[in-house]
Amino acid sequence: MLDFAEHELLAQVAAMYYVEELTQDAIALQLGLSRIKIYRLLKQARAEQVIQFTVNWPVQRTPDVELQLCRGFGLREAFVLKPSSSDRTHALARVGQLGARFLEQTLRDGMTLTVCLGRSTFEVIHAVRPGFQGRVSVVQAVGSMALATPGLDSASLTRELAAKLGGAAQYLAAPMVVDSIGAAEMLRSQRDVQRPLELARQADVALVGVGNLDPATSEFAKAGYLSADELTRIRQAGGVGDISGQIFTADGAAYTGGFNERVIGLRLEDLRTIPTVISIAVGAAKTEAILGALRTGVLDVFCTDLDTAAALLQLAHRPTTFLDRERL
Amino acid sequence: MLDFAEHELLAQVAAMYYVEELTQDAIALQLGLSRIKIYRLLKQARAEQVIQFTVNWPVQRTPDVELQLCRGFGLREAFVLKPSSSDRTHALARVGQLGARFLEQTLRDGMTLTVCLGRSTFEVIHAVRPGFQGRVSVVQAVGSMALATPGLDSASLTRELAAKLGGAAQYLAAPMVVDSIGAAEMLRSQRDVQRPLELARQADVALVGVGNLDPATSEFAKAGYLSADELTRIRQAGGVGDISGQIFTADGAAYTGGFNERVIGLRLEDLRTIPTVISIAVGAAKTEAILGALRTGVLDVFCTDLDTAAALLQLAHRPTTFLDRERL
DNA sequence: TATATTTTTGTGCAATTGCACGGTTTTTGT
DNA sequence: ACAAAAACCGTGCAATTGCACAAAAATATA
Repeated sequence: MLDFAEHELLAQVAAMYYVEELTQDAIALQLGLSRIKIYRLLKQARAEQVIQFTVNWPVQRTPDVELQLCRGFGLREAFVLKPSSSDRTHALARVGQLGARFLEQTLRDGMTLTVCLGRSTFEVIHAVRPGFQGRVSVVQAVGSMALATPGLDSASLTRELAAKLGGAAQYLAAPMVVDSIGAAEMLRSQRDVQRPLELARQADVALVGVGNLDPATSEFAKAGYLSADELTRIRQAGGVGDISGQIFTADGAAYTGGFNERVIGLRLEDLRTIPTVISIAVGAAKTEAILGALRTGVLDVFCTDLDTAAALLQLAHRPTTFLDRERL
Repeated sequence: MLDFAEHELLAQVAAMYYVEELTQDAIALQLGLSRIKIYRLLKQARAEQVIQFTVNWPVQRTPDVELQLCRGFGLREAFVLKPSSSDRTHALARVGQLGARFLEQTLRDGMTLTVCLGRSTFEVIHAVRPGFQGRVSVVQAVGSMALATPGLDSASLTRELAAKLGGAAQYLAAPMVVDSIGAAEMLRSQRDVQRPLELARQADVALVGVGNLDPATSEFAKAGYLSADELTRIRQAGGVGDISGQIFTADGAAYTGGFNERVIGLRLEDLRTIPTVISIAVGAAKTEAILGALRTGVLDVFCTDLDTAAALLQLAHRPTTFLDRERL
C-alpha cells in the first residue's frame, strides 16, 4: 500500500505532467528532483492508478431494445450499447464502462457490494473510477478460481475494487469448487468461510458475470475444474451456463446434476435476496447461457451490446434447440 | 459540437495511446493514418475532453471539523479537506474535486442543476468526470460577468458542464449586473430571461460560489461592475460577501443598500427553495464572506479546506470586528 | 472560371521521453 | 561486522514526440 506522502508526490507529479502539461524537465526543476526520477514517478503513478485515463466514448444506447429486454425478462434496468462501426476489440470494455457508471451511481456511503469474478466483472472493476465514494465494503461472493491470467484472480480484483471504493475488502479464502459435497459442507462450516458468505448474502449490490459451458471457452475448463467430458455431460443434462458458479438450465432453473453443491459461494437463492444484482455479458457464443441467466430471475440490471441483445431476443422468441428436439 | 464518427475516432486513438500505451506510429499503422494525424487527433482529444486525466489525490478529510461545521451552521453535509504539507497551488482544485464527487453522487437522471459561475465552481465543473450520468440539465443561475479570464465565462462553463452531464444547457443571456433597478426589471420581464430563471428556481441542485468584497480580489471589481469606492461603501453599510451576486451582511441577512436588485439571477430566497445548495469556498481572505454566507442559511452542503474551516470556526466563536466596534 | 481564403496534410528537425546499463547507497541476514 | 541482496540513482543514447513551415486540397468569393 502507498503511504500518504508518497501518494501525494505521485499525484503532484501526475497532475503537473498530465493536467498542466509541463515537461518532465520542468517538473524536476520545480520539485528539485532529477528528470529521470520524475519519469519513474510517472510510471509508478500510472501503475498505482494515481492517475487514471478516462476515455469518454460516444455512448449511444438503444432505448427501444433496452425496453424489450426489461419487459421480456423482468429486469429493473437494461443497458444496451450500440456498437461502433469498426471497433470490436473494445466491445466488452465499453459495456463494462456502462456497468461501472451504473455502479458508481448506485453505490452510496456505507453500502456493501459483493462480486463474482470473471472477464466481464474484471472490465467493470477496471472502469470504475477512483475517487470519493463514501466507504463501500467489497465482499468476494465466490471462492477463488485458479485462473491462467494473473491479475485476474479474485483476491487482487477484490482488493482493487475496495481500494477504488474506499472501503474494506473481505476475501473468501477458499477454492471455488471442491471435490465432494462433503468437503464443501465442511469448508462452509469454517468460520473464515461462513463469515464472508454471510456478509455477501446481506450485500446491497451484487456484481456477477455469466459463464458459459462451452468446452472451448468456459472458464471452468480453463481452470481445470471441469474436463471437456464433464462439461458435455452437464450440457446434455440441461446445463447452459452459470452465475457465481451455480449452473442453471435453459429455462433458468438451478441445475440438479450435483455440481452446484460443490461450489463455495453465493447460491442463486442468496442472490435473489440481494436488492440489486447487476450483470454484464457480451458475445454471440454466450447467448444461450445469458438467456438462461435472465430466466433465473436473479438479475435486476443487465448490460450488454446490441448484437448480443438482438441475439437474445431472437432466441427467446423461438423454441430452444432442446425443445426442438422434443418436438420431432 | 463533435459528430459521432469523429468522437468515436478520437476516443479510439486516445484509448490506444493512453490506455494501451501504443506509440503514435503503431496507432497510425493500425488505423492507416499518418503519424502526424494521430498526434493531432490526440491533441484534439485532450482539448475536447474525450480523454480525461483524473488525478487521484490522497484525500484525507477531517470528520471532527466537518461535524462542527454542520452543527454550527445547520449544514446537511460538510467536507473539509486536510491540506497537504507542501502543496498550496492545488488547494482549490482539490476541494473542487471533493465537491465534484458529491455532485456526481447526488445528481440522478432527469434532474436539473443550476450554476453560478466563479473560480470555485469552475474548479468543480472541471473536476466532474464525463461519463454516463443519465441526463442532467444545466441552467445558468445568474447573468454573465465579463471576466478577464477567457474560458471562465458563464456560457462556456455551462456548456462544458452540460456536455459532461449529458444534458441540455440553458443559458441566461443577460449581463450579471445592470445600471438601474428599472433596467433590471425590464430585463427580467423578457421571455428569454424569465424562462431560464424560472427553470433555475425549480432546480434540484444548485452549485454556487461565495464572493468577497475586498477591492483587491473581488470579481465584481475585476469585472468593473463595482469601483473600489463603491465596494468600500457597501462594506461600510455591512456587506461582507455575495452568493449568486446577492450581497449579504455578516449576520447573513440580505444587503439592503440597493445593489442586489440590479443583479439578474437567482435571489437568496430562490436558493432557499432549492433542495440541495452546494458551495465551495477556500481562502483566508474570504473568511468573513464565507461566514456570512453560512449564516444566510441557504447552503445545505459546504466544501472547504482545513485552514479555512478553522478560521471560520474561530471567527464564528468570537464577536465580529463590527460588533467589537459597537461594544467600545 | 479564376482567384482568394481557409483547411488539411506531410516533411524535417529539435525537444522530449523511455530505458539499458553501471555505479552507489540502503537494507537484510548471518 | 561483513557480505549479499535489494532498492535507488544518474548518464548516455535511441526512440518517440511536438511543432514550424510549406505544399496540397477543399472551400468560398468575385
